[in-house]
Amino acid sequence: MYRYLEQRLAVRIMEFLRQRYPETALPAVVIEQPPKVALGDFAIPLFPFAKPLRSAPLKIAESIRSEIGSIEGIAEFRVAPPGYLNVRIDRAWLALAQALARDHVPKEEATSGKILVEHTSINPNKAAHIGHLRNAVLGDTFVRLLRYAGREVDVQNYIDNTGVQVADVVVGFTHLVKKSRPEIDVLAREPRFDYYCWDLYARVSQWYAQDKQNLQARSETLHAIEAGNNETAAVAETIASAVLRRHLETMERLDIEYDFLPRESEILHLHFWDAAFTKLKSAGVLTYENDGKNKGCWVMRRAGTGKSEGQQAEQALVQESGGERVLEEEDQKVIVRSNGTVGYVGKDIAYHMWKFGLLGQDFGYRKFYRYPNQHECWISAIEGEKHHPHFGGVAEVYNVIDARQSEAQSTVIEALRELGHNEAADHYTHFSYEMVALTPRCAAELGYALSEEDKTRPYVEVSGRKGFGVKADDLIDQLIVSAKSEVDSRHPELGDEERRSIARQIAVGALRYFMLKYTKQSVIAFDFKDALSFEGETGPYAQYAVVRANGIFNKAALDADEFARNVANKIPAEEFSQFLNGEATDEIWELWLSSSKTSYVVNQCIATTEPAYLAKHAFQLAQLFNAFYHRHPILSEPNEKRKQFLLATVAVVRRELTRTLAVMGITVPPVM
RNA sequence: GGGCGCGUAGCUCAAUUGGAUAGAGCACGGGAUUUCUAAUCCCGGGGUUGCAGGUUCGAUCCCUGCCGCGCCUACCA
Repeated sequence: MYRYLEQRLAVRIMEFLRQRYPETALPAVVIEQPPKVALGDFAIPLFPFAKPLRSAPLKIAESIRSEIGSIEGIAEFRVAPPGYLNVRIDRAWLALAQALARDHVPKEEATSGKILVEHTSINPNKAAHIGHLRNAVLGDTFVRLLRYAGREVDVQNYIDNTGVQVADVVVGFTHLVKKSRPEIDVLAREPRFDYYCWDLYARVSQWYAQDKQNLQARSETLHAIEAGNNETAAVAETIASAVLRRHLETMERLDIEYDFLPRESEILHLHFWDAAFTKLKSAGVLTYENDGKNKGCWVMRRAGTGKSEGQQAEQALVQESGGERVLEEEDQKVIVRSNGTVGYVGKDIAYHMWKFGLLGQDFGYRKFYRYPNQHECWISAIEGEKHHPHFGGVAEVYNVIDARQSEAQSTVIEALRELGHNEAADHYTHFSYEMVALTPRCAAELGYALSEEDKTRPYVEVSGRKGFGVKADDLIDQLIVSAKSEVDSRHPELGDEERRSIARQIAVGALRYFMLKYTKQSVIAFDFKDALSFEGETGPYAQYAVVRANGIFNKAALDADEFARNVANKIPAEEFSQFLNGEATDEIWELWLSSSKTSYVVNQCIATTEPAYLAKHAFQLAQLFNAFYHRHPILSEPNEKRKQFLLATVAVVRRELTRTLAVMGITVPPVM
């Protein structure tokens, strides 16, 4: 609603200025929000117009104010020094529209094709840790944002089941703990098999470090896995599938689901790379090196090394002095090794050609995992089932992958572009975010020995290889225990099962909110104190606001949704106007105004791939509501008309906050 | 060395992408409702936005140069 008004306002002002100054080239109209509601609801700075119109900003503001005429939904324009035009929304108009839940979604947005979001993508060789949680929560929330905006989305979780990481754990089973296949099969059915692998993986890394000779085992194992059809490959398959199931279970605890799990083994065995390789060679994207450091390899120009004119001149100089080789090699990215095997970037290029339907090949599909809601998650297979949904061939791709991979991601985009697929390259977004690290204090609490240098750092990087980090399930367990003890003490009247269910909702709310409140490019320095907090800017704070709102309607024996739907019939516009105008009611108006911003915020989150704005929106609504709740007794309000109006306010805020939390993947408990 | 990013209150982070008096949470100190349950609310101290220049009506944001920190820069994935 807010977004609709904003857009219409911008258009009207632009039209007005064009009409008045037909000969002049004008800058775009920017609409902002004034620092305080008392100033108005929109602010238009007119400084950029001063020069082209050769007039003072205040004068321009005044001429718009007095000449533009009336606009539906806008009550008043005010000129404010040093050069703003402040706009006041017709409060009763917006309130009625909000109460009716009318939302204007421009038609063109509902069009365009399917979107593919890839997230999670954990190597299936160890338990998920908090870094993976950030990825999955960001990805899942982004999926929910897109779906809220009416887009069709497929969720993929890429499984690298044939790489060194899986090979390392296989080495652990065969060389360190020396388990037989039947023994591994039994272990793989353990409820937390991924924890077992976590420890084993760390031991294998130490074992390699002890004696470089031990690395021989890794390379033999890796080759056997890649070749397939042998004992080692079968063991790897057992381990990777079992760990993958554990990851799906862990994410399911946070209400995160997937549609399709493409695996590297199929990319390999269905020869996706061969198809891609042919196209890359004939398009001249890859070049063969005849000598130098990368002799015998097929290489690509490293992304981000496009030569500017200055650099080209510099390179010419280097070439004259015989240094050409050195500089060029630095810009090379090896795609195919001299032994003929392809690296992961090459596989990624093939995979992304498939995503956009540019490869001319497809996976086989098999059912793999069924969620309690009957939703089916599919996995890639060499020979799939006859009937299956179609994945791939999408219009847009978002890859949720941490910032350390940005160079590799750019290389893939560059390859698509050089193949002539500019359309695809333009619709490929690397949803980049920073890692989760541990504060030195947190690392110490977990019993890790830190160097003196590390102790002085703001944070220490987690490492699966070293077994250094906080496991996802451990954190979820701790959050549930902590929430459960709070619920136990507050609600002894409830049954244990119900208290447990509430505790789970609170734990998920706390965790998901925690992962979303930081902007993407901020490194999260993880600390149990912050993550386990249920007060202040947290998920439970926002959940609690909704619980309070529900409490009012429960006590009044009213259905909040029904009340919101019918409120427009019960309260005439004049009454809205009466209760929303005047200085004293700015505080209540702010609730209505903020409530109208949900689709505006959703849009902003999608455009900037930044879900943190959603968390801020939820917090703002909750904060405004809690203050309002404290200040205005509602059920005891003597003026019946005012009471209806206050109830309407609660109903609308409740609806928008519940929606916002739902997009974040957070549900609201019955009581807290 | 090169590339990307960061530096804001004691701590953890925001700042609608160049706008009005730089805001929240935590921590600390003080206070509030026999009410729709206090996982709440109100008040308070706290800032030379790393440093120095520049661009303009206006800079936390853009440019240049320093200082400090992180990540990437493998014929690993």
